Amino acid sequence: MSRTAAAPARAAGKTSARVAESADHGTRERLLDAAGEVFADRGYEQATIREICRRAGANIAAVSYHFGDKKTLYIEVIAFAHRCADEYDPAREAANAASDPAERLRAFVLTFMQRIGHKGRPAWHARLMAREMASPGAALDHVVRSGVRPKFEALQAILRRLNPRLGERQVERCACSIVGQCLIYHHARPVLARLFPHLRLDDREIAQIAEHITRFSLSAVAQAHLGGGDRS
Amino acid sequence: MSRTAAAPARAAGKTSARVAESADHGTRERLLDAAGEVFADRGYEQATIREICRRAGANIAAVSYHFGDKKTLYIEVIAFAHRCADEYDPAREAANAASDPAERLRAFVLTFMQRIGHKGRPAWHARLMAREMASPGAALDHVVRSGVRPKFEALQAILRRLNPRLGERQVERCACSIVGQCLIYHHARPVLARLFPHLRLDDREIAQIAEHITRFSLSAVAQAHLGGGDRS
Amino acid sequence: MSRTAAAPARAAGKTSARVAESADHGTRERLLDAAGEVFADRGYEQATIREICRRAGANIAAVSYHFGDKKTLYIEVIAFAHRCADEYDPAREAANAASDPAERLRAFVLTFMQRIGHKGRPAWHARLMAREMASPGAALDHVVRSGVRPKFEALQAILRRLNPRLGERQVERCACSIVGQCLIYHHARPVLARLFPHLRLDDREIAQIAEHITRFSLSAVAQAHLGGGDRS
Amino acid sequence: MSRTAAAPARAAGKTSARVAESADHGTRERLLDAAGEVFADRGYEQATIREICRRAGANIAAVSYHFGDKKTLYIEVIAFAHRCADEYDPAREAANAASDPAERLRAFVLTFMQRIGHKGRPAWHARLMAREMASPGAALDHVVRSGVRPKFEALQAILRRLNPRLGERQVERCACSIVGQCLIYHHARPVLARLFPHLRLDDREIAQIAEHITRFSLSAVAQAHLGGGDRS
DNA sequence: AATGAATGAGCCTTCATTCAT
DNA sequence: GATGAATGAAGGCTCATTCAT
Repeated sequence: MSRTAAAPARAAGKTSARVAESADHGTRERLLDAAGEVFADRGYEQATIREICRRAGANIAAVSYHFGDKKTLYIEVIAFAHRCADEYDPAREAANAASDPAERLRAFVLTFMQRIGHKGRPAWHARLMAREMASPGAALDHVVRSGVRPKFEALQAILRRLNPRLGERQVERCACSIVGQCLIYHHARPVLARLFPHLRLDDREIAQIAEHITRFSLSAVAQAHLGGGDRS
Repeated sequence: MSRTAAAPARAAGKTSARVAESADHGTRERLLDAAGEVFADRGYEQATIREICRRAGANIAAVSYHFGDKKTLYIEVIAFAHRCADEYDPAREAANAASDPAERLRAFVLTFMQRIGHKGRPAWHARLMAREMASPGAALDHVVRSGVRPKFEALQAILRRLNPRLGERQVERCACSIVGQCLIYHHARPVLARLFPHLRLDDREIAQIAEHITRFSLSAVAQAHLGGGDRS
Repeated sequence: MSRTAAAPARAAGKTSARVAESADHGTRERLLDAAGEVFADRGYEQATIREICRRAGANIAAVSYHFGDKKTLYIEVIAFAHRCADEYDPAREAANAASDPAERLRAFVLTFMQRIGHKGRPAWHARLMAREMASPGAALDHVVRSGVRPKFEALQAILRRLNPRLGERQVERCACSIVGQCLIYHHARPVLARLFPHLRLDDREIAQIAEHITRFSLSAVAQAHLGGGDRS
Repeated sequence: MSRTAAAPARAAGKTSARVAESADHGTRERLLDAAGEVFADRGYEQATIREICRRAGANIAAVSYHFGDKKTLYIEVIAFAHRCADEYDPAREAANAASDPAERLRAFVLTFMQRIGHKGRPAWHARLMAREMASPGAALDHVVRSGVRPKFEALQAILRRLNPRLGERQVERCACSIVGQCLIYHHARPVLARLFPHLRLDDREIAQIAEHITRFSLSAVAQAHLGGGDRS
């Protein structure tokens, strides 16, 4: 995990300096991008090196040369996604938006939904992450530690400011409730598409849904005595 | 799909009358049960016929004999799950519980969470359904039509009674919000387990979470002007 | 190692009784024979499953079905060779031959050389064993324990009777000397063939060489004070 | 084979004069040494160019550049080994030792055993040669001609002086007997290590074994009428 | 009604080799 | 004089499926 834009996996020593992955579109970068796409679409086990290389226009042995094996490629794809994703961080958006916690929640939910909803090419990051969250892979620990936890803690901080009387467990459960409302549009998208044929999930609709989730949650969080369980 | 307790796929003619799947535990039924377990655990693509037959104590050719091929087995497993699941229907539970819509919602959420949370043997039905909802498989249409839609409509009916002023889109989105709050505990369980190590998801905690989701949602739904979008 | 004429590697339970490997020439037996040949010729690493299956007239997946993987096939081939080889045991031949230790040594060497020298089809056993002795494989422990050690001990017993004054180390080293004289005709056969173009290693010549080794060794063993080292 | 310290295989022209391989330790020499080590340890087929280059601290394309391909590298390694080995020739040692044929045999055997027994770094020559003798490789003819035959003839000369009455075939077979006694400690070392756990094969023990083989063989050769075969 | 045996496609990986600097 | 990148051919193994009882 320490190698970021690393040298080929097999070459021993004497690694020449490599430019960042955005500069040129060498085989390594095309592989990362193609692999992200395929991993996001098919999942780790179901994705095949052959298709990744085919999409990247590379030979089938290119993955072995540049990353060593499939698992390492996967981990590097996750890391690559994280690096790209940080430019588009819900938590940061929320922090920049305003000091009003309600506005911060609104910004958080909107950004989260936008990242999830996009179907376009360059945005396989969120799909991949959501998939990794659902099925525990080799990189789950890394994803949770550096990807999920910071966002969750930012959300919990917002919730505490929204209603300081909430117990710790309640804060956690409210955070789960909010994230859950967003994630269903990703996890259950095929079902929702059949259930509600009018669903488009274009930019406008995503904004509307984000607004719904925000108001829905604000109303609920405002209520004092939520949970029926312990307040630890 | 029309064959319910059908004759073996290959042996034309000579089919003796077959009893229902609950009576004896012939190979066919053991295969259905084992397949449900494995499909729920590993997913369709990742599940192997070998493991299914091993768990069922059957020969490796048994699937081909009884169901023809893997896909047909999967569809029959889904159908089997639906037949079994109806005895444990959140919507029915809600209808039986009370005429008070808030109590109905409480019953709906609790039953839904209980079916999802159980990791035990006999309850692979819900896990399988949730998996099918997440990744569109061959049987998705069937699942949606006869499994998901009725429950969703029951939930929407409850919501309309809770707040008659909600527009149709708002009802849909509130339903999604409620189901989303529940499903996250299934889809993102590995992540939540790392995020909140105290999470047990045993019967008691599931009841608490269900209560949280119920109150959270009741508060939100009670508010009149939810969505920012169209009310169509 | 416990399965001797075992059921297919994957089939769980309910193993029907299998006839001995000499009765019919099913795929499993043809695989064992072809694998013995190829392993003896090319060595474990260099032998390919593809060639084994091609020689056996079987599909490439047959090895996986019958033995599980390449290593297990190898171990079973070794075991198979041992079972076949016991009918042709130098130690037994020596014991049966006579009570005169010199005659026993003569029988031992002759039988050993005959097993090594044969180039014919059914006799890949000795070649395989010699190869396994040279390059430590997975089955080496098994080979040593049940194949090599008994013969060596029989030989050492003969030597002790030939010259009771030999120390234990001397007995061991004499045994090595005798076996070494035999094995060179196997291990270095390509070199000897170039060095001595007249070498045929047919039955008659093998008998002559065996007689040479016998007399050579009898003369040496008869001398009392052999080794320069410890007599422990 | 004519190129001894040749120019790079690919770069035609522009070849600067190259110093002998003992002067500097350029890439070419480090490759030869590393390749010798690896070939001796793993054998030709099993050795990989990657490991050779890794041990030599060279690029993976270095072998192609300096030698053309793997087989050519192997042949050059064999030739290199011969050049180095001549400094340590059992036959020469024997000739230098004394004029007494028994002493010559003693020197021959001791030197041979010492070269074989050493497991250390600088002595992969003998291990490589023994391996090439066992499994016929591309360079076998060369090895036999310039490496094995001279030693064998020196040994045969010693034997003829030890017992002039020996026929030509007997001389050959005695030579084989002596060499076989030595080689078993190399070819069957893994087995012997299991059979006799006390075996160390350190310098002292090698000397003892050499002495054993010498006395064993002297006793045998002294006997007049050895072989039972033709005396041609 | 059910089974053991066999099949061919496809997977990930490793290898020696070549190309363009 | 030497290198990093890229290639295609196997290799072992797993899989769903079919055949002949």
